[in-house]
This record gives sequence, structure tokens and C-alpha cells, in this order.
Amino acid sequence: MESVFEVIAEPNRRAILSLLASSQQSVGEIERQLHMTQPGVSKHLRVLREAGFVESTVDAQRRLYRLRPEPLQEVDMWLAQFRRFWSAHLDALERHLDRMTHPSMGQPGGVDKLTLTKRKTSRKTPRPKPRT
Amino acid sequence: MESVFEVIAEPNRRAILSLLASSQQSVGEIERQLHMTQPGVSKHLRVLREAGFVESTVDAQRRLYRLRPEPLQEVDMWLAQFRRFWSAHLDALERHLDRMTHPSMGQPGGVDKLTLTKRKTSRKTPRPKPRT
DNA sequence: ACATAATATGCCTTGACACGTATATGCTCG
DNA sequence: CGAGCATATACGTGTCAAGGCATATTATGT
Repeated sequence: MESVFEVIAEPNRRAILSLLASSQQSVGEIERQLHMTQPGVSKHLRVLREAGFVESTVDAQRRLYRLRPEPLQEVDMWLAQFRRFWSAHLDALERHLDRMTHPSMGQPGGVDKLTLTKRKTSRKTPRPKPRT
Repeated sequence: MESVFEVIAEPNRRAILSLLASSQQSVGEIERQLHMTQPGVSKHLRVLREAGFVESTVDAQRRLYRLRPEPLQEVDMWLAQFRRFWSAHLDALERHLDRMTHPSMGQPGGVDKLTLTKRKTSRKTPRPKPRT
């Protein structure tokens, strides 16, 4: 469990983060809202805390957990290198991301904006030389 | 391997995606640049393809892989709910919202972040004995 | 000090997944 | 057709993390 990406790979942890995005919560509140066991919540919170996603303060017998932005920023920064693929010009793709099935975008004269060269069967690639 | 977050949790897969962000690559090219075994590359590419991160076209005996933006957009959208925590121009709004629930939220030079906030949470479930 | 609430931790089992090696499939050319 | 390259898949293995359960720890009020 080293990278921030592994931390947010777990659905329950993402749920906890989303919950804390609205307001800080105690362990028991998280436990109830997400229907998780108490040790489960504590364990996930530990992972989140050690990765810097959350911090806690003591309130009587309970601990109030709240978000810390830095690790999420890290994800955001990694994502930055890909933004040019959709931020500039994504016509229909931007709207629906649940449609992952694309029909066929091989029509000439239209769609090649970020596609570099998509060829099927042609010989513009230099033929590999058999090496021994 | 269902969610996009699990897919990008793997460091080699993130490396492949970063590589494809510059330009499309064949399996062999990825293999050499990332010092991975060929089956390793193919297997990761399969995961990426089935999750919609990449698509491939055939070029003679090789396959050219290129990026597809949708799953990365999905990550971006999930991240959106946290952006207010670090975007500066929304800081005032954040504080306003926090005041409804958060006693303190760390911002440089500002509020006491480790102060023991004496309890004042609203109880949604029967609590044993309020200490008064 | 005792009982109890809230949270944390330890142990164990189970399942998923990444990796390596070997092998299969597919394509191209002589 | 047969050789050789490029990629995909199958199989066996080790590792690691998530979940459940029991228990430890810390705080609170009587």
C-alpha cells in the first residue's frame, strides 16, 4: 500500500472519502452510513490516514476524521498529462462516458483529431529485417 | 478488475498509459521502453483494453495501441467532488460550508487545527449519556 | 474503581492478481 | 508450404490485501 492509486482503488475507501467530502465524520457515523463493520472502517481509515488522505482529531471518546487534499491533488496532477485528450475538443464523447462501446471511427475526412495514423493493412511500416 | 481505479492502481499500467499519452506504440516498443516482458505487456494491455483505456489497430504483425479518454475522464469526474478542497478561488465558499459542520479546517496561517474541539455534534442516533 | 461506549489492533482465512515460463495463434514473405 | 517474427494465452506460483471475529485500548460518567 504505497501509492495513492492503490489507496483509492478500494471502493469502501472511496466511499469514505466521498462521505468526508461533505463534512467530517466520526467512525461510528461512517460505519452506519456505509453499512460497514467498525473494524473495517477503522482499518480503512488507517490506510487513508497513513497515506495522508485524512486526519483526525479527538472528540471525547470518538475521533473525527476529515479530508486532506494533498494526495487527491497528486492524482489530479497525474491526470493532467491526459487532459489534452478531452479538454480541447471532445464532441460527443464528453457527454456520455457510460457508452464505452464505440461503433467504428474509421471514416475518412472526419474524426482524426487525436488519432495519429490508424492504418489497417498497408505497408508504410518499414518491413522488419530478419535478424539472426 | 471491474473499476477504472483498480486498473490504474498498477504502476506498470500507469506507465503504459503515460507512454501512450505521447504517441501510439506497438507492444514491442512498450516492452523495450518499460523493460517489461512481452507477455507482461500483453496482459496489461488486455486489462487496459477491456476497461476501455486503450484501443488497438492492426499493422502487419504488430498491434498499435493508443489511448482512449473515457475511463480517465471518469477518474477526473470522481475527483471533481474534491476540487473545492484545494482550488483557491473557492476557498470562501469552502469556509462557509465548513462552518455548518466543521469547527476547524486546516488552511495555512489560519485556524487552530489541532485544537480539541469540544463536542457539539448533532446526534442522529440514540446516544447513551451526554456528558454535561 | 467499575461499567460501558468508541475506536484500534491482532490473527486467520480466502481470494485476487501480478509475474515468469512455456506454448499457441497469426501474419508475412521466400 | 515452411520459416520466422510479433503478439496473445495458459498454467503454476507467490504475495498481499480485505473481511470477519475476538480482544485490547482509551475515554467517560457514577
